This record gives sequence, structure tokens and C-alpha cells, in this order.
Amino acid sequence: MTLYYQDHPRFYLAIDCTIFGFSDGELSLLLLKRNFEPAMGEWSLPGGFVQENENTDAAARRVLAELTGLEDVFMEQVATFSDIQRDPGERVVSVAYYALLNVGGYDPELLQHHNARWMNINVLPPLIFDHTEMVRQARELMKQKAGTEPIGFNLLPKLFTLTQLQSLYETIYGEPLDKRNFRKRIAEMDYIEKTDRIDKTGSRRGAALYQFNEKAYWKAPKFKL
Amino acid sequence: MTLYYQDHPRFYLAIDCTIFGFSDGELSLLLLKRNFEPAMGEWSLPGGFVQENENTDAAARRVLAELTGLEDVFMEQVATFSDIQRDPGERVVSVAYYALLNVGGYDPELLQHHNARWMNINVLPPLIFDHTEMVRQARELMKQKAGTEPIGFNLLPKLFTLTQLQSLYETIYGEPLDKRNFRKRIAEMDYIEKTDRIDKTGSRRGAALYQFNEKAYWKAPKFKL
DNA sequence: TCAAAAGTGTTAATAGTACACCCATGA
DNA sequence: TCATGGGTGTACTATTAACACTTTTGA
Repeated sequence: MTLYYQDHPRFYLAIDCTIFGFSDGELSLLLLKRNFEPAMGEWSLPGGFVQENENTDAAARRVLAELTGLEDVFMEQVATFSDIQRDPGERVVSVAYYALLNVGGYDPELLQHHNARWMNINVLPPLIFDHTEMVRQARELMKQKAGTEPIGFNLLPKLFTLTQLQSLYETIYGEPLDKRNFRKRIAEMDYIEKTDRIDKTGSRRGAALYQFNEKAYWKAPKFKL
Repeated sequence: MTLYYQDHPRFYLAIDCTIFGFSDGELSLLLLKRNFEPAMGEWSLPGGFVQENENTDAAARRVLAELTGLEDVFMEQVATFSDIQRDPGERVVSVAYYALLNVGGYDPELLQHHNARWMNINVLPPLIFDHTEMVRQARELMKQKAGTEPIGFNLLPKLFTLTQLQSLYETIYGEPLDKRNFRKRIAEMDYIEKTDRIDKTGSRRGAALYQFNEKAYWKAPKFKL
């Protein structure tokens, strides 16, 4: 049986992850400054090689956990990049992922330790290899998905104000949204629940805090923003 | 520099292709009955191993050309499947693709020669490995894409009737469409051009034949069906 | 002459968009 | 007291959905 396989070449397999964060009305990506060759000193997406004992999803989760310490992060496959010369060091095929995480409550020391930095998505430095294209596709996919499935909440704290939520979607879409129309839509989604807690940090008056109820969402999964 | 890579495992890389065809109001897939191990005698998607001198897109085109003799076929990546035990013979990571092709004018001798057959998509046999899941995702992606980009024409002959086009979309969506509303929408798309040719095979009266003008589409790329 | 598919408009319902003012609070 | 962000409803427009009959022709 092994005869069938042995004539074929084998490839290094990697994953690279576009990690989105949202804070202060800005979308950012978590980027690494490489301290090893090839392309030492340049900026790249966090990534790593796939091991024998894991599939690519597991590898992506492992890399993200090593970098951030976070375990239950929303992740999704974007596409696979396999051009022959994409990595000048060796032939490496890479599966691109994207992840959404809540920046707040994320340890700044870990960042330093990994030579990592949040960079505004609209002001990215040049990235190595085909990583800029990975980001482009990840962003496209995330934008599309965010409009039809409630994944945006992964970028916010558990409790959030409607202003924060609207600001998030304005940033994802890159265009302003009408406040009253936005709130009308949210009000129709019963799984976005108003709590009795008030956020006083954003305004003198204070804004009601809301939460996403995933369980309730599954009962009436209609979403469109 | 090579030090960086050499510790990591390498993997066999394959592509598998969900090949859609449309005829007589039915969507079908081109499937192979395997005449080699593992899983000899079972049905599978057409596929093959990626070689050193090609990326996965090229591998997918090569496999499709070997099977069908066709060169310029619409293809798109679906996702990468990498579960450790997905192929019981060896660890193989596979990139799934889907392709759309016009069944008419396709050589039936080639089919026999490759042990291939068109199978109705709603009555598929069990497929090997994770191929059923590949088909599910391919179908999902194709359905979504077909609604927002004019890719459906790849499944039809160059000249087609509006009845054929509607039947195609009804099959893709799995639900009937209103004839008048459908034709109203088509009429608004200037790049779907009525020709002076008439198809007499489908009815006594004869139906006008239309064509998709890709060049005109790029000037006003609005599509929604 | 009739069966079978081709072709054709109008109306009602729904969804989406535009728009401006008062409220509550802490500094 | 006033500056700041929080909160609210209505009228208009655009899009989508529902619906039935006449035409043409070959057998």
C-alpha cells in the first residue's frame, strides 16, 4: 500500500494567523518582528509549523495559545498558500487562519516577550512573503462573515455598550452607520440582551451594558448587520 | 538557514476536486471508482498529489485536465483538510477545490477510461475519507458564490435559454423561482445578451438563446440571483 | 386542435434609509 | 451650566414577492 505514496514529494506545512483585535474604535492586528532568518527584523503574521500529532486547526490554536496564553479563541481557516517561491528559505505550504480576540485584559508583557505588537490595520508595515495577501483575504472573509453571523462579539468584552458595538461594525465595514437604524436592528435580536449594568467610563451619563447570549441565538439565529 | 526548517515534519500534499456538472435540470458530480488501494472499489472525488514544481492551484488544474482534457475550467479553493487519520494509508493533507464545467460536449469515452461517472448530487454513494464533507463545503461555497457572482454560466453551454438558466439556479438553491421575477432581473443585467438564435429542442415554439458577455460584465459588475 | 413550453406587468408587502432633538450626568 | 455621549420614532424610498394569462408551433 505504501508504494502508492512513496513516489510523491512531501512538504513543510505551516499555519499563519491574522489576529484581529479591537480597541478605542480601531481594528488592529497582532504582528511579530522576526528575530530569526529568513527575513529577520521584518514583520510577519504569527505562525508556526504543523506537527505530526496535530491537524492544522490544532496547530493554529497551539500557536495562538503560545503567543497569547488564550485557549478558547474564535478561529477560522482562510485559505492555503502554496506558491513555490513564497518562502525564500524552503518550500513551505501555509494554511492561513484568522482569529478574533478581545484586546482588553490581554497581557502586555507577553507581547514584549514575543516581540509582538498590535498594529492598526490601516497602517500596516510591509509584511514578509505573502502575508499581506493573507491579511487581505482574512479581512475580506471576516467582513463578510461578520455581516451574517454574530462573530463580532469575540472582539468585544463580555459586556459592551451599543456605541462600542456600532463603532466595531463601522470599523469592520469602513463606513459610518446610522445610530437609530443600528439600534433598531439590535433591538430585534432578542439574544443581544440589555443587562442592568451601566458603563460610566465612556460618558458622564453612562451607557447600558449589553451581552450576547449564544444559547438564545441558537433558538432564533437571525443576524444581519 | 536550513536549520530552521529541518526539525519539522513534512507531509504528503494532495488536492481533491468536487466537479459540478449540470444537465437535464440536475446537478451532478464527477466521481471516480478507485482501482487502487487504499479503499479500492469505493467512490471518491478526483484528486492527486501535489508535485514539487507546482502550487495547489496548478495541481488541481493538472488533475482536472488529465481527467477531462479540459484546460480553462472555473476552479476555486474550498478548504484544507488535515485530520491525522483522514487517509488510513498515510498522513496526507488535502486541499479541496471545486470546479464548474459544462457537461454537454464532454467526451463519454474519457469517463469510461478513467472509471469515472456523473452522479446526481442528491443521490451520492458513500465517498471515501472525508470526501463527503468536502462535497458539502464545496456545495455550500458554490451556492453562496453563485448568488453574488456570475459563475453559473460555466455550467451551461455558451448559448442557453432563460428556462435553462432558471432551472440551473433552482437546482443550485434547491427551491423554485418565480419565472417573471427571474426574467425581470435578467433583463436588468445588460451583460446577459439575447442573441438572434433560437433553441428549438426544448419546445415547439422555440426559445431565444442568450449569452454571457464577460467583457460587458466588468464594466457594470452587478449580479444578484 | 391541442399540448407544452415561451413570454409578458402590475400591485402589495417588506425592508431599508434618511433624518433631529431631548436626556442625564460630572466637571 | 454646559459639554459630552446616550437614547429615541416617523416618513419616505427601494426592493422583493405574489400572481395568471396569451403566444407560438409541431405533432
